[in-house]
Parts: sequence; structure tokens; C-alpha cells
Amino acid sequence: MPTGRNQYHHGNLRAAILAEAQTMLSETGADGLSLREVARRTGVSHGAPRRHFPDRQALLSALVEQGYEQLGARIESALAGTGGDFTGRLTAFACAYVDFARHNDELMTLMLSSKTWPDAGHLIAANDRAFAPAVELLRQAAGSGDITPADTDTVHMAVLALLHGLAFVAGHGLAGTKPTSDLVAGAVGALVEGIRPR
Amino acid sequence: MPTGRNQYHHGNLRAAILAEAQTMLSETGADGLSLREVARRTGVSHGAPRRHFPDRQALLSALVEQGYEQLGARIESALAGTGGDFTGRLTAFACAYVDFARHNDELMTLMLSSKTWPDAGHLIAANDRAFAPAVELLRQAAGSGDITPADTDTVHMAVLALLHGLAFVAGHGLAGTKPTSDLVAGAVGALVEGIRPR
DNA sequence: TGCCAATGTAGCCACTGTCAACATCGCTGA
DNA sequence: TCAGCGATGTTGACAGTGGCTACATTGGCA
Repeated sequence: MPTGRNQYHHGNLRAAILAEAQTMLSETGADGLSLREVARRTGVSHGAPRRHFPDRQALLSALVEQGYEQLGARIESALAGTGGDFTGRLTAFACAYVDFARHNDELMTLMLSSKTWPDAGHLIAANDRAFAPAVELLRQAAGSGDITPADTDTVHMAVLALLHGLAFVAGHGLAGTKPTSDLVAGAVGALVEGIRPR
Repeated sequence: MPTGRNQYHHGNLRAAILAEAQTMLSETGADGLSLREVARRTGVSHGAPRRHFPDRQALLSALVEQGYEQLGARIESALAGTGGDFTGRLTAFACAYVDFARHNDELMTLMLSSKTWPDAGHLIAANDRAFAPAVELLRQAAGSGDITPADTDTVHMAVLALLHGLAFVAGHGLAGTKPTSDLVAGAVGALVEGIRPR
């Protein structure tokens, strides 16, 4: 167990690199994320990260996976703390998602762009895990008649597309200073009730 | 006017570089887009692009601006060729947008990520120009009672968020092989009519 | 026609990702 | 207890890249 500094073996270099990389990501974006700079900031030689991340892509993938875990935890706890009707639960989920995007815009951008990477399978699975509670929420709503069950796939697609769009808008500061809850409540309301006057 | 090859002055190097860069972008994505490789493919020395694009960022910005012009043209012609009711026009616009994203995924990704760039002002203006016809469509609909005028900003946000989300999903191949028109019609229908049974 | 600004070339530097050879450490089994 | 071995970190090298400066070539204009 390492207690002092300046020792040959770091102790938990993988975690340290990942943490430093996430900080750098939020500061400079993925483009400015250099393996050598991460190593320097971690106080380790430029070749050290290679033992834990064979190449730059592996580090980015690890960041994305970590991001999905963090997002999944937020979604789960948001839904766990909310009982009640479908709209309320959908709004709670949406708030968690949009809020995460708003506070982790560069990480979110990386997570989204990862869907076309070579090892995407692994990461898409992480995505699915994170969104599982939300998918379950929609499934239940379709079963209980809270949403029109006509074409469940279409409704799922519309809900997720709307939330992704909101998260994007919010993450890029295009929603002004409007609180997340207002932003989400308005958009979710529009989708649930429709934008055509009843 | 250049007629032969191997001449010192290219004639229209800026346009040639831009075209080659857009091709490379669609092949390898923005990360793999190297100034020197673009120069090689264009048959010119590695320093030549500098006269037209001071740095790599300038080339990417030019690509994004070109992209917004292409997208704007598609949207405009889609709306020009469609008369009739609001839902039909909204669907036509959405189809043009989603279809563009589907066929230019890497370019679209670049266009979206550009909103946080240093010279974003310029590019956001290009974005606004491209989407002006759609914004006008929504404004008219609010005026004529086709959509609930309660909170126009909220409705605009919801519509654009939904479409952006759809475009993203479609651009990343997450919508399977479903035709764009079906995808869009379903989602637009869900938003216009609401997902709660009436 | 001679000159000049625009355009393209060539070479340099710092930085990066990747690799291979080597150093150091901690753990394990005899 | 301790030799040795696998895991972990270091060092040096290489090619590719973006950006810069000095120089070459060209076409158009006074």
C-alpha cells in the first residue's frame, strides 16, 4: 500500500489517469485530451498509461463507459425518489438526463460520438444499462394505458429523441439560463399533451 | 485560367481543398482529417492550404458553414414543394433535416460540435439562416392556431429538440432500416397529437 | 515591360501517439 | 528466507501532424 510520493509504482494509476482525464476532458474537450499531458498531470512518465490503456481510443472508451455509469446512477436515483403518475416520473427521468448533459457537456459529446467507434458494442451495452429504467417506465406506461399503445416503438423513439434533443440544447448552453426543471417540464408537457389544441 | 496540370498556381485551390476535405470527412470523420493529407490528395505541398485556411480550425469552420448552406437549401426546397396543412409542412421539413443527417453523419456531427468553437458566432448565424424557414413555419402556425399558442418558446424548443434527436438517431444508424418518412411521420404525429390518449 | 502582391514550396520546430528495450517493484512458492 | 517472475513504470526512438518562416513562382496591373 503506497503511502508516500515519488515511488516507482503508483498504486492505482488506472483510476488516477481516468480521473485526471475526465477533468481534462471537461476543460478542453476530447480534441485537447492528450495522453502525454494526462501522464504529466498524473506525475508519471509518458509511457506509463500504456499499461492500462493500450492506445488513446481505449482511454476515451473508458471515459465513455464511466460516463454511462454515472448517468445511469443519476437516472436510477431520480426514478427511485419519485412515485406517482407517469408524467411525473417521465419528467423526473428527463430532468436527471438533461441535468447531467448540462453539467458534463464535453463528456456527453464524447459519449454520443462513441456510437460509431470500433468497439461500439461494448459502449452501446453501457448505454442500454443506463437507460434501462427509463425503457421500463415506458413499457409500464404502455401497459397501463398512460400512453397511447398504438405503436410502442414509435412512442419510445419520440420520447428518447425529444430528450436527447433537449439534453443537447441544454448541454450547449442554447437554452439560456432557464432552469432545467422548467425546460423539461415544458417539453415533456408538449409531448404528452400534444402541441395541437385539444 | 488553368488548363493543364503541374502548374505552380492551382487556379481554385480553396474550392479544391474544401471538396477534398468534405470527402475525407465523410470517409474518416473529423478526427482523421489531416491538413497534410488533404494537401497530398489535392496534389499540392503541405504548406499550400495555409494561404486559404490559416489553421485546421479554419478549414473545419469552412466545412461547417458549407454544410449549413447545403442543409438550408434542402430545407428550403422541401418546404417550397409542399403546400397544405401544418402537419404536412412540418413533416416535410423534418424529413429534409433527418434525411440530410442520415446521409452526412460525420458532417452533421461536426456541425453540431461546432457550437462550442471559438468562432461559433459566425457558425450559429449560418445555422439560423438554414433553419429560418422552419422557424417561420412555426411562427405562422402559432398565429393561425394550428398549434397551442400558450407558450410559443416552449413549443419551438420541443419541436426542434425532437427533430434534432431524430436526426441524431437516424444519422447514427440507430433507427434501423426504417425509411426516413416513416420515422419522421411517427415522431411528428406523436408530438402533434400527444402521446396521451385523447 | 517591369514590378508587386498573391499564391505555392521547402524546411524547421514542438508536440503527439505508438512502440520496444530496459528498470524496478511486490508477490509467491520452495 | 529469498530467488525469481510477472506486473508496472521509465526511457529513448520514430513517424506523422500543425504551425511558422524564408523563399520561389506567377499573373496582373501601372
